[in-house]
Amino acid sequence: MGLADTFTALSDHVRRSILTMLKNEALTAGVIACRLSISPAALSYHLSQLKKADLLTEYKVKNYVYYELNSTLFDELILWIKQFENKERPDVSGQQNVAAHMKEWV
Amino acid sequence: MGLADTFTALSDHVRRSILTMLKNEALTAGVIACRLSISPAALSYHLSQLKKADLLTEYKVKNYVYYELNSTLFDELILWIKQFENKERPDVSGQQNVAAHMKEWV
DNA sequence: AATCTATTTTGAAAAATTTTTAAATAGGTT
DNA sequence: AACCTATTTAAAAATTTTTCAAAATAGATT
Repeated sequence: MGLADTFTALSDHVRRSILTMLKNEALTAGVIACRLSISPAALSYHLSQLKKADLLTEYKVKNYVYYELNSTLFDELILWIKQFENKERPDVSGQQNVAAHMKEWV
Repeated sequence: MGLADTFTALSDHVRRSILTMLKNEALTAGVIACRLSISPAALSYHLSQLKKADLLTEYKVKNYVYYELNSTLFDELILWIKQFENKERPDVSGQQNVAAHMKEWV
């Protein structure tokens, strides 16, 4: 748990696919594995990463395990990202292009 | 470039530190490496990952290379995350707790 | 109880990422 | 031009992550 786990979880393609699959419905581990054509063991590993990141919750019905999104975590994620968004932009409208003299863009 | 690259870039602790350092000022590669106590070569690798993800831009002054945030990409990122946020929640106020019967939370 | 189904765990193997070392670039200074 | 400084690149080594195969759990069904 923590932001490191969250981004690590999101960095994998298979795991992002799982999240997309669960956007509108809860699914069992078996169904997810089947749809992604990966082994149950491999899927279980990815689910554990997503659970560790708090991006999923699970519940049992009979001997099936259903997974669903924990959408509350995405709110926290947005908060973290917003710290890097543009805050105040200095007004440079009446100014010569100083950057062009100072910087040689690569 | 692409969301996969973005999350992969953000999944690493060193790279998130770099972004945090660049939040308020542009810094040279050398200064960043020094502050993080990693070798210039290792830093260069991480910078390349962040550039690949479009999270940074660079410019040269003399033989220094300055790096700064490309904050526009964070907007796109937020858009992606918002797809997983809670949309409409069905109204279950007049309903018995069916979930308690159906689900055994783990 | 024995068996079957769904899933997880474990330990080893495979694959991908990161670091290191050394050499290469690029540009500034003497 | 020769040299110095900052940074990047390349190849090998180290580390981490992911997959696989097999065994272990957990619960349902017969």
